[in-house]
Amino acid sequence: MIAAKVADLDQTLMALADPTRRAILQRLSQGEARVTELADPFSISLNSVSKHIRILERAQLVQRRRLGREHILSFNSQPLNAASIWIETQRANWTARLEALDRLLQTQDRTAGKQSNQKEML
Amino acid sequence: MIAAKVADLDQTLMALADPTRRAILQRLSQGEARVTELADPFSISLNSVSKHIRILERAQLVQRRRLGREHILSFNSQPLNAASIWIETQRANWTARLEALDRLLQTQDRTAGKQSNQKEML
DNA sequence: TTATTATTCACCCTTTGAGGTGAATATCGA
DNA sequence: TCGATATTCACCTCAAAGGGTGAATAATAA
Repeated sequence: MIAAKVADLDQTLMALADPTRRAILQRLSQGEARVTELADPFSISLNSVSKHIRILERAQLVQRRRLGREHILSFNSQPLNAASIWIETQRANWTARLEALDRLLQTQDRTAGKQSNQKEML
Repeated sequence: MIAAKVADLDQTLMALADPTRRAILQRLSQGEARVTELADPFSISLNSVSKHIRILERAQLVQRRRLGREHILSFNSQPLNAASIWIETQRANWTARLEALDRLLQTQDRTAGKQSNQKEML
């Protein structure tokens, strides 16, 4: 039922704030992979990649399934929803405010017939 | 001309990965405010808020303008664009892949007339 | 001029991330 | 059984985040 808490969003965004982890996710968004496969493109140690994966798991952006000695990782896009919603909400707030301000300024222009600097009222 | 580098995205997402900073941005998305005003709702020290603001500035999510002794902070939504695009791209990749897989499975069902478990091929 | 207000600077402390190395564990293949 | 492969565990180092306190700076107000 997806009751995303504030701390979940923290973990999600923190997990995304690293280029290695974003690359791993990008890879996984196109299909499952093993740890070694994920580590391959990077110059860092397998161990470091393993740690990145753990952080992604903690954020629930990645799921793990064991197949013998291999660990198969798969992408889970669900936590991205909350992140996306947060960002879009702020953008919408901001845009709405700018538009309201714009309308206000235009009304004043019509009433007073004088030109005004948009930045003044910010 | 907006050449968003990887490191910029790092900074943006890292700045967003803290509840205090998200609250500050949410407040600023509805209009400018001074440092003290921003610090007001929080139990942490003014100094800590000041540091959070600096991190938001570094990520260019907040701009500062000095008016006498007061520092007026304003929201800048521009860095959110790259973050939003990254997230939506991954979701689109993933969704597209799932749909392609779905079509494949339906084709096989028609051909072989047998039921298959969607998870099997993941 | 002198308080008061707004904000930052300079430190301190603790936790955690990001990287490394070497050993441990578990499974596969011959 | 035994060596190779896949992955993690335990430990180390360094840098930075997030919190704090007290002093410094700058501007307003009395």
